[in-house]
Amino acid sequence: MTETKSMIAAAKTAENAGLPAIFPSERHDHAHCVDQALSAAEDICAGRNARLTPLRRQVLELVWRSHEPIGAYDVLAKLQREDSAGEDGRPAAPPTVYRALDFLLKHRLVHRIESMNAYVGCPHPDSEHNGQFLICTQCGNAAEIDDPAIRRAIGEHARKIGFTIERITVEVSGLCPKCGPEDAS
Amino acid sequence: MTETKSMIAAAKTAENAGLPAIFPSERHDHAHCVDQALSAAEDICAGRNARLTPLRRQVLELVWRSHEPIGAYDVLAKLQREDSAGEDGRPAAPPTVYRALDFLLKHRLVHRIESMNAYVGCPHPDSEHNGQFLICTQCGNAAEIDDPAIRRAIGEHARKIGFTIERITVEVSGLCPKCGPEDAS
DNA sequence: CAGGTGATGTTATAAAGTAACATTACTGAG
DNA sequence: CTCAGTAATGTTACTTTATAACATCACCTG
Repeated sequence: MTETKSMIAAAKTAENAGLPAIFPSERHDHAHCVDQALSAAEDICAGRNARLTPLRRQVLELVWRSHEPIGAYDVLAKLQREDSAGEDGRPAAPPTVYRALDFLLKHRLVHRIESMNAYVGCPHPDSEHNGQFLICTQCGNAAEIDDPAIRRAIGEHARKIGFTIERITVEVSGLCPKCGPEDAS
Repeated sequence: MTETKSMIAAAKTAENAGLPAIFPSERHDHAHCVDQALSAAEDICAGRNARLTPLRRQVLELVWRSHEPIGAYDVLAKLQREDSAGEDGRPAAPPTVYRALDFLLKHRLVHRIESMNAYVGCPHPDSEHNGQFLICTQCGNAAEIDDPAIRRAIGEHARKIGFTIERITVEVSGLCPKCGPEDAS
């Protein structure tokens, strides 16, 4: 019983002609995009004196490869499959993955989608930002956005009532342009 | 091992002088506020031909009594304590609570705080709305707001890229006016 | 190379949620 | 009324998600 989630969210991408490509286009080179994310992560960690160890790197890669939000136990399963290729040691245990994810979360290399108990690679881990996500209930893709207007609206409300913001979670589920009703041409 | 969460979020309320009382004031009559919520719920259910059974009503009351977001298993523990007063039957099991919560969620009498795996009573269950929450990391209070500006900003972004919204989750954690740095007088 | 710190391994368990089937309660047709 | 169908709850067992606690290993630093 592994990969319940990743199986549901099978390969599926969207092309939204002319619009900002926040949902991945069908013909985007995913391997390349993963590589980019990994080397960006290395740069960032180097700059921060944070150790992107082989394990953490591997977990980050697995999260990125999925491109849809992936559960911790699905990451674990993939990790075990990769590592067992020829090896004999015992399979990795949950804390291994959770600790790696904690590190990646701390450095904002991945985000957690609270409403799915799942993790997703962050496409712009350098800039300070909070995660705002549009999650397609049909194809499982999650697009991260960082809309100043949304932040401003929330910040404004908080300011008015004297609430000090530490963290903002915005998760919007619905249908992405590809899966949506009007079949966005 | 019961009530881990509710023990953390012990009694604690805030008074924000003059500002919209979205965080409960110290001197608000909680018992009364729970009663109001319950009778409002009864009206709503009657109007919808939905059955607010004794169990569902009891769960709703327990959620409301806490006023801070409360976990399903904490509700269960309270339920068992109430029911075992004099009785002999077996203690309630998790599905009992989850089913009641599902009903209450469906009718928007409670909301789920995704980032806490917890549930909170909805203060205005009649109107169509999505939950937007300000959650104090200090005192545990969660205030529900419904800011059109926030909804508009999200809706606008979604519209632009052709995303069809089904459900919006906004959860802001930080410090409420009472617990905040400037000690809002 | 000793000794501390950070990372990972390992075991066990907690916390949150659900599937599946049995039983009971309510409702409406006859 | 009563029987049949449906909705609600009871019950058992289990899955999924996450963490505590301690052991070991790796790496750097003096």
